[in-house]
Amino acid sequence: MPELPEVEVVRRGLAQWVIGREIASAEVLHPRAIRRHVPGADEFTARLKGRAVLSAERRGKYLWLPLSGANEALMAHLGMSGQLLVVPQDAPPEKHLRVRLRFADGGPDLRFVDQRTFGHVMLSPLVNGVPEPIAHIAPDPFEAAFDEAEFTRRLRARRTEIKRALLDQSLISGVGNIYADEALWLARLHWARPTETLTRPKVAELLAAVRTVMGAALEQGGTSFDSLYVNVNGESGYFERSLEVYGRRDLPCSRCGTAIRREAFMNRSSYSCPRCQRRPR
DNA sequence: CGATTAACCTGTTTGC
DNA sequence: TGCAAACAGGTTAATC
Repeated sequence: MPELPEVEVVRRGLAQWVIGREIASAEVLHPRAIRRHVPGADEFTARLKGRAVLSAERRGKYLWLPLSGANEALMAHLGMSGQLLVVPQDAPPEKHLRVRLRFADGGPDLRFVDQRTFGHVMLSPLVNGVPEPIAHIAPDPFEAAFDEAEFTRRLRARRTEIKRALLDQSLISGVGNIYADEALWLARLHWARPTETLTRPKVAELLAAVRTVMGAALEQGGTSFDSLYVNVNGESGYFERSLEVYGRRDLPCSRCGTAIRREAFMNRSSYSCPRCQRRPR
């Protein structure tokens, strides 16, 4: 479940259901799910056994569970189709079950299910409270560590299009294709607008739009078009009905009535209003 | 150095 | 109806 609001929904579910519990065993059912855990599956499972989950953390689209016994965490990225599900021990294995954690209390499992296998889990040391592999990721706009002045300076120094910059996790994390389009619509910016032409106030407006859109999505449990995007209990969020442009090709813009357009962008799609979001010349 | 593209997967939808 | 192409919310490694 990709972008920040959906990942935060999962984090909250993990906080509710797995904090304080001791891992009895781990099972890797597909090696690709732990491809970034260099020591391999056997070492992964051996190192998890007997550890307790201390908390549930997130930065951008990354999640991690700090563990007892050493300064390290079980980190996860959901990729395009990953799910972390809390399900009864005796529930049948999901079709795309990749990693399974059982707990010493006999309560529900934590299962990593991932159809497309772009997601992954791994164990990694914590450096200043953040998993070492994601040290290069910028803070997300809901973190206290997010530095707005620094973000503005770096964004305006870029020589690229604004949407590319929004999707660059080393500049600002947590924003993906849906919320980039939604925030650009709210700020009345075309995705191809050169970053160096944005004034400081316009950047501030865009950042406020990012926070508004993702905050509203979070309140509704995230965006779900199908059963791939669910919380730890398998339930979908309701933000799809609040989307203004994403997936709304040929439907009227709620501000001006003009038909929303879809354009190819970076091997994917960009949705925008031709009237509210004028293409830069 | 920064910017851009190709590649990694499976399943579903679209168009001929 | 069948089949192939296009498409799906992400990141990384490689190339320019």
